[in-house]
Amino acid sequence: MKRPLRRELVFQLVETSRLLRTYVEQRARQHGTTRAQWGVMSRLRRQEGLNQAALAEQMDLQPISLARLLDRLQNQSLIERREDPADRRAYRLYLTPEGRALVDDLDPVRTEIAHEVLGDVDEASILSALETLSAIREQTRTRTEDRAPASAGHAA
Amino acid sequence: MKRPLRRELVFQLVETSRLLRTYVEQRARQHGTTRAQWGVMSRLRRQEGLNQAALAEQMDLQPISLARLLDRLQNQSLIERREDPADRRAYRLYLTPEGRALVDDLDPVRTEIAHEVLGDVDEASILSALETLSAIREQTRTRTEDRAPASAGHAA
DNA sequence: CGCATATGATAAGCAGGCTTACGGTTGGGA
DNA sequence: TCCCAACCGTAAGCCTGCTTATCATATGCG
Repeated sequence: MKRPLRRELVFQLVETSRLLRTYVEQRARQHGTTRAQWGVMSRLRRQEGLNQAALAEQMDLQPISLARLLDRLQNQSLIERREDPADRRAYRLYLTPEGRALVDDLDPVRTEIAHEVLGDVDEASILSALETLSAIREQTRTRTEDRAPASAGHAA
Repeated sequence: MKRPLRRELVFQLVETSRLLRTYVEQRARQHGTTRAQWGVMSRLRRQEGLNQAALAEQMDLQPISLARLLDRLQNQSLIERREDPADRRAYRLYLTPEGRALVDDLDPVRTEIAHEVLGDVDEASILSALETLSAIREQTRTRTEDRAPASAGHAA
């Protein structure tokens, strides 16, 4: 008899991710921010000067979703929108010193969380899980109607 | 040199889950419903007559979040709230015939999706992934401040 | 050159999660 | 008995995602 293992894995995957997101959210709030805003600042930390469309594409978000995140970050003076001298429609995005300080503080928290939740899992299992996840992503991407296509990374 | 494998797994886990949720959402919409509402109906399919608090606990949702999902389902005549004869504060939740028909239609879609995204992954990998996910859930649960505690299932 | 089309950002409004706060009901202890 | 804490459901309002539509600006084709 074949238990529906695949169904179970899909369910547990979403469930685990939900728990993890909640925990990360909680850790973010301890630093006065949110998971989504943290994500934006992390990207900008690695690469400043992007415009909103490019950042939205990198983050696989709709431009409008990102725009409102940026509104909140800007209100808190954590990022700034500078007018693009070459394109009057566009802004270029930069962290403020406060934003940079916050995201620098937050970076080690990622590693801390990863070790908290995965500390006693051996590396072979982690590698195996990464492969399985990668297979899922590939299959899922080919089946999902394009919304915010990642453009690079998978041939048609 | 130790690559941050654990950090990578946490990231890919959330990323994979997000993709998967989007795909499931898309499949749900093809049947005129949403992932969240599908989840509610699936639970009720297995167990009717619950009150909202009990269902919220089972689904790990805040009662108010569930209440609004139920509002939408009720407006579509997919579920009904019947007054609890023994407790005038509470409702008991039931699928309508339409709701039952819909969720019966949807059930095989779960299996279909699971095979689409995991079809060519061998069972050993799936079992391994399930174990890893389980370890993550356990660690995460012990570290997350209780919000909607699952009550049963993990000893203190 | 000039106009059609594509692109950057935003607005409006929906869905689904949350916190906080509240009114009605129950039920247990003094 | 009665009274208050706990519990059921909900309202208001926030955050973050979405779709659809609009405005201003760039750009490329004829």
